[in-house]
Amino acid sequence: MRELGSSQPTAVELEILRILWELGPSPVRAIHARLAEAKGTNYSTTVKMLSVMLSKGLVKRDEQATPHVYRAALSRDRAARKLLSELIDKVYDGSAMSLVLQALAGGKASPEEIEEARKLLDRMEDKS
Amino acid sequence: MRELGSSQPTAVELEILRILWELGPSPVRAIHARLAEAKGTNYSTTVKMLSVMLSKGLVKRDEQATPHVYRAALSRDRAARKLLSELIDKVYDGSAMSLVLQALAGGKASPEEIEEARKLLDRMEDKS
DNA sequence: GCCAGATAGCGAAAGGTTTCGCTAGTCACC
DNA sequence: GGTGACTAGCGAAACCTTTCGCTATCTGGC
Repeated sequence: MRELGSSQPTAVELEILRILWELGPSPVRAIHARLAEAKGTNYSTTVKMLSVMLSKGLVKRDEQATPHVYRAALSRDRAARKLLSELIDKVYDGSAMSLVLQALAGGKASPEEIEEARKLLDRMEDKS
Repeated sequence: MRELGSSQPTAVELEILRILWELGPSPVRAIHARLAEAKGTNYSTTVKMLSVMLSKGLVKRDEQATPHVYRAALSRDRAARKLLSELIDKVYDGSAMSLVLQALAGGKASPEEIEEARKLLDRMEDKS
């Protein structure tokens, strides 16, 4: 059993996390249904993956319930922030803003989103 | 030989790309010096990694020059954008803005950066 | 020509991830 | 109290990434 959060999710792990974020806490059967749909893998594989992820601290499970119920250890937003800051560290040298600006410049954002972003900038400025 | 850009860089590959982005086109020796500094790995390992990356299309090399000169196939900014959009796809469902907002909310940005972001928002709004 | 040192590459070992077969336990129902 | 369907888990196979030992080649100085 490793320390919680010590390891970033791999490809399949992320796929499972995403399913959990969408469905909320779920039994293996439900998670598997989604995963199999996308990848055609075996039920055993899903069980195994979940147990690996459990030992890595990426998911938690309620063993009281039968069947066991799994849930993501991190919220989608928290995970995104963590992955993003790792990405920033790896590609740039911790300067988040350059990357964020790249993303903004490349993407298509709705007027609502732009307005939201603007408000956020205001709030950030107030704080500093 | 796989198609260019078909595969995302792994951990060590990213480390090497980053060295190339910093140094610019370089012979193995120089790349190795940096990599060994950070990880203590063997010269052979660096050579091998570069050849793997070459076959994946992550780096290019000039074989005319001796010693061969390697350079990143993608600019830092392009790579960042690509990785970021992959991250967005994997974690959210392609909505860049949510992630960017998270990054902004979580990060520490200087007043200059905030100002820069604001200008960018203006420009984006004009376009749509 | 011959040697020392640097360069290039291959193949296989070591290590991590992903897949599954097989086994065992549980539960409901006949 | 036996049978079928679902749940849980282990160990090993298959696969990819990372590491390196060993070999071959090239270069400059003797």
